[in-house]
This record gives sequence, C-alpha cells and structure tokens, in this order.
Amino acid sequence: MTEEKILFYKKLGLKLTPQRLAILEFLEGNTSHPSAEDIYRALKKNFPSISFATVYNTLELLVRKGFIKELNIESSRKRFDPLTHPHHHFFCKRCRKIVDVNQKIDIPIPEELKDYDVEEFQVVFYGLCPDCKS
Amino acid sequence: MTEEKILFYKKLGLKLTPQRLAILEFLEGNTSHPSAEDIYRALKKNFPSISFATVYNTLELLVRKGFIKELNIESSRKRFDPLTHPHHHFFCKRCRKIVDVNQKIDIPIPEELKDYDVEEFQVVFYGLCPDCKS
DNA sequence: CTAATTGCAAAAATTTTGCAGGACT
DNA sequence: AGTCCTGCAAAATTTTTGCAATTAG
Repeated sequence: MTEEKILFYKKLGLKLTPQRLAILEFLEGNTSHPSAEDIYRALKKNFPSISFATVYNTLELLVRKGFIKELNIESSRKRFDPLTHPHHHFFCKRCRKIVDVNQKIDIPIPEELKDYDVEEFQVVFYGLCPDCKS
Repeated sequence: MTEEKILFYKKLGLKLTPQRLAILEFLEGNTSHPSAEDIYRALKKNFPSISFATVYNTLELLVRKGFIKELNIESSRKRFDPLTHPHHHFFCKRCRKIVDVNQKIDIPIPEELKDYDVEEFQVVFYGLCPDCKS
C-alpha cells in the first residue's frame, strides 16, 4: 500500500496496526467478495498469529467507517466488498460466486415507499455464471 | 386453511402433517418475513411439542418445492416469504423490518452479464421506515 | 504514557444432522 | 406395511465477547 494511502487512512482516525494493513491490502482491488473466513485463511499464511477476533473487529470497523461494504447475499454468511460506490451484483447459485455489476441502474423509488426514507438500493441478479451454465 | 388448499398441496406431493399445516397456515398471508426462530416461537404456543428440526426441515422443503422463498437480506439470518411471485423488498436498517414492494420494476439485463444465465433479479431498498425515521 | 488493539478461548446465535420412535398414505 | 416425518440432542458453522498482554500514536 502507498504511503499516501496510509496517510489517508490515518487522517480518518484509523489506527493502522500491521494486522489492519494486511486486511486492507488483501481487500484492495479484490473482486472475489471474500467472507471473514476467506480473509482469515488468506492472511494466516503470511501472518500466522492473526486471530478471528481481529479479522471480525477490523471488518466491523472498516464497515462502520465506510471503507468497505458488507454484503448479505449468500445465505447465512457475510461477504465483504472493497468497492463502496453504489453498484450491484450477480450471484451464481451453483458456485456461489459474487460478481460486480457496475452498470448504472435507474429505478424510480416505488410509490408504495413514499413515506419511507430510502437511502439506497441494491440489485442482485441470480442465475448461473458462464463457468457453471455448461 | 381451506380443503381446496390442502388438496392443492397434496396433489403436489406434499405430505401434510399437522406440523406442516401449522407452518403453512402461519405463513399464509404473513407479511412480516419471519425468521425460523420467529416461526418456531409462534407455533410453540399452540403446538408445544414442535421442534426446531421440524421447522427447519419444513422450511427447506417448502423452499425446494417453490411454495415459499428464502430471503437473504438481514445479516446472517434467513427470513421467509410466502409470496413467491417476483417482487422486491425494503429493509429498515433500524428496526430490521422487511416490507414487500410489489410495484413492477423493469431493468434491462446489464451488458456485462451477457454471458451469464440470469434467471431473476431482486431489488432491496435500504433506509428507514416511517416508524423509525422520526 | 494512555487508550486502543490483539489473540486466546469461551460463548452466543443460527442452522444442520443422526437416530429411534411414530405417523401418514 | 413401508416410507417418510418428528423430536431430541449433539454438532457444525458463523459471529461475538471478556480479558490480560501488547502496541500505536
């Protein structure tokens, strides 16, 4: 990670421990939407002392600070996304892969939600990915 | 539940035990999108012997047969929806209420998914419900 | 130096499973 | 009658928590 990026995080009040840096670096540019366990297992290789508690604590902190997003797409398992700008996803029901859909989607807020405070929406497309459909 | 409805389920190969009937009746017309535990607790009152295993088994069966849908909206907790036709949802981030959005939403399948086999999509609107926004 | 973070281990929450007895068609 | 279902309890999976030792700023 660049010095500039490190300063950026520090300025926003993030205490940058080696563990947190490792998690941020693992997530940066990662499009696989890993689960907490995926992250833990990946980091364990180069950082044998890291614990689940730290992974969960850090993920929760990063979500709270708005640096990553938590996805509730796969049943009973959170997945994490380093892209925080509004975008959407495809979920392969066979291999459970989650793919980013960056194309802008315009939806008028439905009439029946007129008394609601709608902040955002997310679209999930379901089906089979190219690898699984054959 | 009407005799007609019972016959309808039986014809589709569903063995209708009292437990399954109770679960079906509880879900019919229920718009609260209950979790497995909500269902278990509600049934326990009139059906003290019912077990979690039966609730989970039955829900899994009903999902497999297409009589209900499983929603992965609330973090790490499945919620169930007796409405199986294509529709969408609003999720209140404060009280965790899930509300049906029945208005038809048209979205062209994004160009980047042209090699994917997209079967359906679901939109989730996030924000605050009327009760929580004040 | 001080408050925040880490790692461990235990606990909590949700869901799944094996199996013996019982119920449905 | 035979297969499938139920209920119990134990197990599996994912996430959270308490706490003493350590570390970042």
